[in-house]
Amino acid sequence: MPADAACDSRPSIRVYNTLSKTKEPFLPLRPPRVGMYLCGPTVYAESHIGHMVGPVIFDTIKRFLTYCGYDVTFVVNITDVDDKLINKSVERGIPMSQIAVEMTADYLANLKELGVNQINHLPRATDHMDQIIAFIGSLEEKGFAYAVEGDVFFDVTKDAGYGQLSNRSVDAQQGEGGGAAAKKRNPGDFALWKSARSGEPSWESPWGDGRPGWHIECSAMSHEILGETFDIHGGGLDLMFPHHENERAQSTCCHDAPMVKYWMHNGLMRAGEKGKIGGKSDREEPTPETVEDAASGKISRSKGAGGLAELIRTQTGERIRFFLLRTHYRSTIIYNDETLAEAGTSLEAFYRFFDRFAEISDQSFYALEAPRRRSEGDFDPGQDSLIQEIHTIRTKFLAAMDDDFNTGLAISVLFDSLRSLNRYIDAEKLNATSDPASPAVVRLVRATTVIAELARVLGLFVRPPIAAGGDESASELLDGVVRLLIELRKEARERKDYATGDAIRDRLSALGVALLDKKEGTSWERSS
RNA sequence: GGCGACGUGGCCAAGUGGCUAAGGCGAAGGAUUGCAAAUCCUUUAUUCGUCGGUUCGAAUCCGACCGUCGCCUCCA
Repeated sequence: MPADAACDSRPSIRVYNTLSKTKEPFLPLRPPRVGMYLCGPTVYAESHIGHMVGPVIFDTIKRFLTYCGYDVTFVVNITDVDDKLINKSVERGIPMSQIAVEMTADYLANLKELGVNQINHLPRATDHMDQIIAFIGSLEEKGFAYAVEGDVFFDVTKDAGYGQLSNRSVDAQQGEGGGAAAKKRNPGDFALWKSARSGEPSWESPWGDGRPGWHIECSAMSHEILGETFDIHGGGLDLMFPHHENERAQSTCCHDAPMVKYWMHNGLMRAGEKGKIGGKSDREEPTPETVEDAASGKISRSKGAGGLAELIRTQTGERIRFFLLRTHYRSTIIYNDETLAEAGTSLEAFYRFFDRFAEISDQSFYALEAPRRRSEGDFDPGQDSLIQEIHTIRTKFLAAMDDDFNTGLAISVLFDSLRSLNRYIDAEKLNATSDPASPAVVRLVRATTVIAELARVLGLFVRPPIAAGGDESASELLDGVVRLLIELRKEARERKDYATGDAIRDRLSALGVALLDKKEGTSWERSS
């Protein structure tokens, strides 16, 4: 089988490469295979919403590439040994490994709630000590690294390409003072291996007991799983320097080959003026005052950001995923309660349409059998106007995704489809009494199936929404109670007692329950 | 100080040289409704931080300025 056929021959995808600062045609090294690595968390504290930007966009990128016929291996690392973890361990008086296990569980639970389920490998640094040590040994052997009193440093002057990714010169590196600086040959050199201090977690190595420096775990693990050169490396803009610059230096020098073909960086999340979390910098000493006073800034753990699990409970994971995908991945996303709530309001229109669709067609939107491959989804629109509109929407949607994964534009196209479909339902006067086998309904199902195909590329609307902020048994109880009130109201209205009927509706409305009267009966939804 | 990003209607947000500047939220009017909600239709930026420049033509390219933000490395 020719490789090109397997990936639908899709030369149309373009990717913004941080290294070249341009959009480049996406041409993977070994089609249809694609290797993609995303820098995951250092698991020393609960995740906050800002940590989800990368996972959600790269999860979506994998979905789209898979849809286009590629076979993607998606790796997200877990850094579970680091100074912050050690500090936390001392602070809490429990082993570092326990903190790592707890926080990894938190991270993974959050990913699941946001529908991030495309990851193939989640390698942990502490499970790859052999590879890390071998990697450092190889760099030392080749003359790129040097050992001093149990520490090993990377010599940045030995890497001709150092600084290309983040556009910095070696000379401009200031470096900090402190103990390690005296051992370094150049201020910009960075640690590959750090000698152990008493009481710290450590591993045996040729340079004595110690632990890996930051950066090396990503070089070692990406090499282990994806090879010397792979297609996509992603991460937040804040990781471009020093983390990715140093990873790139280590890997290219060790293997004498490019590490990555496409470097992709997502924008950072910022708390808006009304946001409660934010601050100037991770490095700044966190104080209660800055948590309270900071009007804006990059969302960070040190400023008290966290509690994503709670946010998901009140907002739902899908709402957060939609909120993140609404903005282009390279832009700054401004977070505050209002913008997140607005995203939720927007989603309601989709959910209402899905309800409407189910009543008319006797089918669940979520159960529709939609094409999973772009080539399978291609169709001839023919002469029917609804199908033509949907075909145009599909074309626009795919063009947006082809252009550097423009999910915000793709979502706006989905809104257009909503209008087309609702207009069609109104014009055809379709309702719960319509015959599901009638041509008008069959046409609706066909058009809606295209929307399911596209939405699933974004990882949206893959399963029925869960009511925000409630557990299941409470939701069932509420549903029963509201249905009872709907019945009483119906009886009142049948005897023209509108005062009672309206009182029931208004008081439910005040409680956040909206009633929707239709020809076939009344349904309800949370309006909050 | 060095490097970089951004500034589009009340709010969020696409658009990077050329049809009438997407879409969402909000708001206003209409159709529908017992009244609402939902849905549909219409309206809501002669204008894209400011000032210049290039061009037949710029939100889009160039320069300056104003403003916002990020990075400038672990053991501080």
